[in-house]
Amino acid sequence: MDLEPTKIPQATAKRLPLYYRFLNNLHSQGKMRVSSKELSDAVKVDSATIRRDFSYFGALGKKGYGYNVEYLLSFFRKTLDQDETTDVALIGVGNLGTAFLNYNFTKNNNTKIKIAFDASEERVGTEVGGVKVEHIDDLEEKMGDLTVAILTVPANAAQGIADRLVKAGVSGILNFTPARISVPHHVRVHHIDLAIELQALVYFLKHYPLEDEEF
Amino acid sequence: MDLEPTKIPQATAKRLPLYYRFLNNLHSQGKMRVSSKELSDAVKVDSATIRRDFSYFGALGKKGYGYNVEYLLSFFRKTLDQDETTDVALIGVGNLGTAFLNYNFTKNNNTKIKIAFDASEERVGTEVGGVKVEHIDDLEEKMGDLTVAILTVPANAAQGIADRLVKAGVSGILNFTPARISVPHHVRVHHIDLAIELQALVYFLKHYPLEDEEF
DNA sequence: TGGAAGTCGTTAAATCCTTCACATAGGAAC
DNA sequence: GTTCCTATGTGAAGGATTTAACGACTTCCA
Ligand SMILES: NC(=O)c1ccc[n+]([C@@H]2O[C@H](COP(=O)([O-])OP(=O)(O)OC[C@H]3O[C@@H](n4cnc5c(N)ncnc54)[C@H](O)[C@@H]3O)[C@@H](O)[C@H]2O)c1
Ligand SMILES: NC(=O)c1ccc[n+]([C@@H]2O[C@H](COP(=O)([O-])OP(=O)(O)OC[C@H]3O[C@@H](n4cnc5c(N)ncnc54)[C@H](O)[C@@H]3O)[C@@H](O)[C@H]2O)c1
Repeated sequence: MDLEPTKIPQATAKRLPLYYRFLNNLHSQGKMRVSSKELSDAVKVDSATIRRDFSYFGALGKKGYGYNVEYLLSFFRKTLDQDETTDVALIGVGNLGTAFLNYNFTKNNNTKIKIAFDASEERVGTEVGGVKVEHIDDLEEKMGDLTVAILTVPANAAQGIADRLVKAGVSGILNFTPARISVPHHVRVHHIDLAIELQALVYFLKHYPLEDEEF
Repeated sequence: MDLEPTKIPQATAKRLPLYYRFLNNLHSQGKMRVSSKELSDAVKVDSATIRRDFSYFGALGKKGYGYNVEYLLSFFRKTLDQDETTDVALIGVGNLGTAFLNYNFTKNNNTKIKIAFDASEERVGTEVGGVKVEHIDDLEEKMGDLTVAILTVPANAAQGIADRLVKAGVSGILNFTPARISVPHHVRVHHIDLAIELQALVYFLKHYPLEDEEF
């Protein structure tokens, strides 16, 4: 296969959506060209890293000139499949789940929450952020061919729901619960552990004082 | 200074709160000892990585035995300063901010949202999750000596608020807005960009198919 | 008591990622 | 056209992190 260069480092892949978003900003501001240095200031990524990242896709820029915003944008649009929208499901319409539903991920973004599930009778049947809340019992029946799910249920329900999601054909889970879930090898789970992020920030502040270098 | 071993890799530091949480779970389940292998299954981190992480703090375990849960726990409690609570401020009581306020970060956790700010007259004066919402105009006056802030305002307000936070003495910001904010060198910003996390997951699913290895 | 089984701590290798530094291509100026 | 200048693309170096591998020491059981 290998239509795509395949060898793009994961670290680079994680930065692509960020580049894409800022290129969009520049474009809507009417900017025609941009240098790795300018982009660096905007996204706070070293300019050499940006050039290296771009270079994995070939020579996208011109020496002595920089990058053409429109060209770069259309290139990334294809690369990131921004043409087609990816629909995702959300499980657990509580505090976090409600926030996500109310937020429109679709701005500058090719992902959209298409369906939501909850166990609480009070929630089921209501509509949040334009998405109808279904009963968790109907998960298998109503998932259709969605392959990505956002998990915002209580931690103790996480593994059970994950198992059902996998059986229903899901291959990617964005897990916001503190539970570390077990899934088959072909399923990808990304953990976003907000409590840990906060603790880690505090730890770094106390133990890794930033020097006022470069002054 | 170097009271602490100082040379702990950042990657290790980020895993410490995770270890701490799971050790707490084990402890409350009455488990007395644990091996790096067991812990590995629970937190989904390679057992060699766990042993290496722990070894930065000295010899915490016993060969042929494993680790004493209680000892490990009390060690990490000190290391992570779990005795003292760190108070943080939250700016922007919207969808996300409300979710965070309603969530009790304090379980298993030494951080607590102590004060919240918003610009909307409707919000100011109300109480969310037991925290009173102050007016953003009173930020400087009411921050006291808090040094950590969670930023959940609209993207276009992010830089302005960040500047004010820094002037008010904040040295750590957990930034949930898509804006990449600029701060002085002595201030640490951690970005949590939910839209990008979702896009990155989708990108990985499409371009990095997981092989069903080991079967 | 002795030997087998288990698990740590660590050395060394492998992998992955970032940054430096500069030759070189191409635009801009005139 | 010719020259100057700028910013790319990349080879090489440098860091950081993960993983493999194994010697050493402990427990546990016969
Ligand atoms: N809210 C936060 O700020 C925050 C921060 C860090 C972590 N988290 C984690 O995110 C997750 C969700 O947090 P929250 O604050 O939204 O919790 P919540 O209790 O407000 O929401 C959970 C929702 O899941 C539903 N639910 C429960 N069991 C279910 C099941 N079996 N199937 C389907 N739905 C079910 C509940 O009805 C509820 O609506 C939790 O695991 C929490 O630990 C939340
Ligand atoms: N909700 C989500 O799921 C989600 C997902 C991804 C990113 N985000 C980002 O997180 C941020 C917050 O999102 P949200 O959905 O909670 O937005 P929101 O609009 O619901 O909340 C923003 C809150 O900030 C307040 N505010 C506005 N300007 C302010 C100012 N100058 N000072 C203080 N408060 C001010 C508003 O009154 C409002 O209550 C946004 O930047 C958004 O892009 C949110």
